[in-house]
Amino acid sequence: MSPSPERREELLATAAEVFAAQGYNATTVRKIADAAGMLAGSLYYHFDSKESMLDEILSTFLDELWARYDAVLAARLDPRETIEALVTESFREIDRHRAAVAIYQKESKHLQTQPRFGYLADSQVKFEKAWLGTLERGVAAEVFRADLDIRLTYRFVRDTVWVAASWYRPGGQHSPEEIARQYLSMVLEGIALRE
Amino acid sequence: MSPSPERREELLATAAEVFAAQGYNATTVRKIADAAGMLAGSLYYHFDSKESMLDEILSTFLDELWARYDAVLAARLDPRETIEALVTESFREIDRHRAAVAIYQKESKHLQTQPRFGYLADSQVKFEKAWLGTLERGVAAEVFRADLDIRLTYRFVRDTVWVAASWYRPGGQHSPEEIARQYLSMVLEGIALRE
Amino acid sequence: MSPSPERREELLATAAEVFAAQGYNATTVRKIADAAGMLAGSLYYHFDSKESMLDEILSTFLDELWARYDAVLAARLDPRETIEALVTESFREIDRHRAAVAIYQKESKHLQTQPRFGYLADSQVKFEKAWLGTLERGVAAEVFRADLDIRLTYRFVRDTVWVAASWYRPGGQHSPEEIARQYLSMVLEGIALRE
Amino acid sequence: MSPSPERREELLATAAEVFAAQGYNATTVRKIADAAGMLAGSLYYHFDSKESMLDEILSTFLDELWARYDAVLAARLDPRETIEALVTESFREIDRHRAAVAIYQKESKHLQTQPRFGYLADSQVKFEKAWLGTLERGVAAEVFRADLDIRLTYRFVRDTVWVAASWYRPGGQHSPEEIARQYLSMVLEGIALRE
DNA sequence: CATGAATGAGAATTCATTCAT
DNA sequence: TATGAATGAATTCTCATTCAT
Repeated sequence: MSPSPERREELLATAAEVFAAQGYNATTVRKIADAAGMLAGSLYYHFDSKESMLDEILSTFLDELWARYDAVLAARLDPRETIEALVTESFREIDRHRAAVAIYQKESKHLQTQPRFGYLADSQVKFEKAWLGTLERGVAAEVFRADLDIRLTYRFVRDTVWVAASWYRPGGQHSPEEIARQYLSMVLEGIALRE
Repeated sequence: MSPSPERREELLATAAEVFAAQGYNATTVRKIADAAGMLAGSLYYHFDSKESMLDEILSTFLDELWARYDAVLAARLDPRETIEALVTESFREIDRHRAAVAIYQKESKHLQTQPRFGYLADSQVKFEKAWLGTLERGVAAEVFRADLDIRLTYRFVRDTVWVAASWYRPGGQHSPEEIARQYLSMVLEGIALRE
Repeated sequence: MSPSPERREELLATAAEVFAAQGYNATTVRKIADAAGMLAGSLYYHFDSKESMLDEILSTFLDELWARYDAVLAARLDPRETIEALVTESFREIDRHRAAVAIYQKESKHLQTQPRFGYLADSQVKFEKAWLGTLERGVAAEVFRADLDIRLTYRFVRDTVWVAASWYRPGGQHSPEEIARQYLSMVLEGIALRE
Repeated sequence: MSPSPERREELLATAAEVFAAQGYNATTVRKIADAAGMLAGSLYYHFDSKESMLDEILSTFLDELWARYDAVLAARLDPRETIEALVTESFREIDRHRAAVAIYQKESKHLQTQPRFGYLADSQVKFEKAWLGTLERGVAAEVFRADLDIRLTYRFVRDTVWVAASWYRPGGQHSPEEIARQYLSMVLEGIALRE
């Protein structure tokens, strides 16, 4: 009755790839089954529904992400170090769960309206609190500039990090840490050459 | 054949809003028709198909965008001014065609594979050429930093601009020009306070 | 309110051509209107419905056909002359109303079930009576062979005449009278050479 | 992909009956499904589309027909025997695949224009070559009359044979061979009594 | 665990028809 | 008489889901 968790995970990984590549709505259960080498109906031995696959993919990803974020925040680093750590963890998460992040990026906005995916909205609130709070602390501590609209800055930073999931390929030229370093350098110091 | 261009444009604007809000695939023709106050079948008096609505929305947007970009590039400004002008035009375009940009952002990646939407890929190539070329000129002219991976920088800059379409609301607190200014300040000078 | 009969006839001729070429079901009102150089809705000034066009085409054809057939039958010719006259009139009718005959040939079988087209069934009964009766008279008079199944012969003869509407082109190589002559020669004398 | 060929064949036989009775265009998928005792959507487990059902029905029929015709032609009989054998095989084919023949008769003309059904046109060319060639051989050998237009004769013979599918009922009074015999007798010897 | 064969709800699209102008 | 713009019912097809084997 209860199928092996390993098989489930394999299948979820497969499903996540297809969801990420084609979009959740455009992905038919048949496509997932094809990719997994089975028939569409057989997936229902492992999962209740297509939606529950999506649910499990997204919640697993967010659980893991928040475990890391919470560890960073618990370390009570200074604002700049906190931002650096959050960004680095974010790119590592993209490295580990690229498909899940890509799905999150594309689908979370309209999924949030459904009760089942309410945790996406909760997460976003927590997210905003963590980042915005850190930025504010940084401004107060005169580590970050005070002349920028802070919500605007937050949005720019947030989106740029996650949208990287749409082009990032694991095993590519740059490690997640290297990408994080370059990204932080750009955001913190700017791309203009200083004299 | 295609009667009253005004009515078409009205309907396309309606369709674009729904596509942007719900995603192209998740948008049924019925939803568009509801939003337009007519029956689903009636849309087919004005358009061949749901896909051709999408096509017209995206190509109209890209045509207009490229008219602006080409004007900027033809002005042969220096690299920094070029980047500033391109970013400003981009945010203006988001202001004018928010829905179209949001659709473009979400759907263009998988649409590109279809022959009908080949122009999306063409546009992206031109896009990359314009931005990357300008960044390279800037590095050569010692206006931009040489120590950043330029393709990575390109991607960050590109994504940050367009992703704004997902949260931007016309008539909001900030004008497109103000958003562009803040964004450019962040990207060019960085958010870290200099001493 | 009541539109000119000339325009109606023009439009019916156009409609008949399209029905014959594409089949009644596959013919959209729009195609007829296109062929007539007007918009689909405009046809409804002249006709109640697509079906009433078909009805008028078929009943006009049958009325004319029966006027001729009745004249032949009223002349009380001998069996062979009757067959010859009926066949000749049939080919003349194909010449005059090729489209209507082609439609009749293709559609009458399933139209017969609808009450509105009951006259098609009536006509077929009359038809059978006329032909079969003539053949029987011929057999009795020892003009036609007695060893053939007469109903089978009737069917063969009937079908061969009408099916000609599917390939006949008015103004072609052979006049209807010539086709009738050849056809009669074949059916009456056979194609085998006698010694 | 295409499971259980037996089920497919059953369903194709059902579909063929409905197509033959109502015409391809007038046949809705729902009617076929009703006749098969299932829901319309279920047919799509077995077939790609309504059109592919038609395609399979017609191509199966033509493949079988040509296997028989080719065997006849390969036997190199004399002209009269060839005609007799072709006609007999044709009536046998009507006996076996009445529905398919009826569909072919009614629909092939306008289907030929579609690329997918190009093989219908090819078949017709081969068909004409076989029959016309045999008739010509017969005229040259002074077995058939020389005074008849040979193309006209071909058309009459061809059409009369196939149109029989519209009234033939398997298991009726006459076997296909008996019908062929009577038909051949009529066409070869004529219906007029000789003295 | 997986398959084969369905179901049934909805999707996009077509089309005859209507009607105010 | 004809047009432009709709309606609404029907049609083909898709797809998540079910379930006996």
